[in-house]
Amino acid sequence: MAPSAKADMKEAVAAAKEVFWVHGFDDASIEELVQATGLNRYALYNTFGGKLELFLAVLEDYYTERKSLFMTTLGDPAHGPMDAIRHVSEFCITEMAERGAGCLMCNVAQEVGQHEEIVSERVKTYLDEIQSAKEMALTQAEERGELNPAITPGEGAALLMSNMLGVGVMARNGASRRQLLNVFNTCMAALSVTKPHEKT
Amino acid sequence: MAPSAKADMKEAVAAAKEVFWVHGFDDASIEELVQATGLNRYALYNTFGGKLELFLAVLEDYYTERKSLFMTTLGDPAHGPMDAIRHVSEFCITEMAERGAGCLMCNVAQEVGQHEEIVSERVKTYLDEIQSAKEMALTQAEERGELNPAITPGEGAALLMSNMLGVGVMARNGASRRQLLNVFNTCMAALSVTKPHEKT
DNA sequence: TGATAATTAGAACCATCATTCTGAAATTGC
DNA sequence: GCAATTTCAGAATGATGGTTCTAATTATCA
Repeated sequence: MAPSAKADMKEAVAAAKEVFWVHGFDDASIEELVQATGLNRYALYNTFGGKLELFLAVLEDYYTERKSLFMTTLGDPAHGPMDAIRHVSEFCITEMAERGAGCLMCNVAQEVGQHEEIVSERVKTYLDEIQSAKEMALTQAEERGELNPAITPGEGAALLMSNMLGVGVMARNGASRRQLLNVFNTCMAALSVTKPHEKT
Repeated sequence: MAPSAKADMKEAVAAAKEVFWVHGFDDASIEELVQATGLNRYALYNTFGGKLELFLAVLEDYYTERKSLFMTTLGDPAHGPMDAIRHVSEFCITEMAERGAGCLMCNVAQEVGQHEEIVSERVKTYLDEIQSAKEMALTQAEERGELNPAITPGEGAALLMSNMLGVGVMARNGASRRQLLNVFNTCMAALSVTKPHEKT
């Protein structure tokens, strides 16, 4: 592969990601993907194999970006664990609001996941890993006395997951960034130790 | 319309509801709908007009059932407001788990809502009404001192909505009834006044 | 430059599916 | 019991869209 071919491919995946993100899998037409990536049909099929394979590449790219952001932020001693969760979640919410399109992974989990076994398996794996990372963060928070004592780290991680999934659905239904952040902040407030008359 | 025709139509809507619930809008084929309803193509088109119109009838039926269950439960003095929320939510979660298919309305909001303006409008209206009902319940809970003081009724209602939406996505991805209930219970615990060492 | 190979744009192919049409079967009303 | 209407099952229709093919163009390299 030529040295620039890899860069082109990364660019193509990024462009395709935007199309799939907004339109989902079924409604992303090859024509749109061709236009967005700048590749033509022939090159697109030669490079990736087909629509599904291109999508899987997009999905992996999307997941990897998120996961590494999370791990980096969690590992950064400048952030406490609750701040790390907040930082990553706000990043995701901003992206959702910009596109009015929820989380790429979850959108498609609902859609193509029903038909293509490989997609739903991959999404399940990815979601599990993200939930584990959140549980890790909440475990640290618990040790620091920052977690609502009525809730275990495992429960809290599942709650955070459902919250982000729900926020994604709301984003797709036209909720504003502000509204999405409010919902997320409420969840964080509920997870934190309760200090009456002193909200975050 | 013959006296039995109305009953037949209700039955047909109920049968179609199951198909749309599991398959979504696009992937529910007319053939499946014909088989499920017992109507044939001709009758189906004559009675409802088309796939979209049939779906709108299904959507209204679904919403009406949920809304009236909620209002009845909320009005019943046997339940406190938090119990009413719990009762209705558990009903919905059971239905989701049975079908492995989340909430009919939200599934389709993500899917067909992108294309058919009328569907997304209707879903938005329905969701707003449900959120209002939850806010009403939480206002009552606040008055009884049963709401986490870090959270307002409005915020709590939005959190509950996102929780149910998120739970729906999880259901569609194969989560068990037990797992779904755990996530919901965590949310309720987070919304309730914190009593350490004494979880619900 | 000239012959070979790669790339392009768009047409062709094929499958799917909502909708409509059609001729046969059943039902109704008299 | 028969004519008129309604209902049926399945075949045509028409549109969409993923994939493949093709003929023309461009690039490569001796």
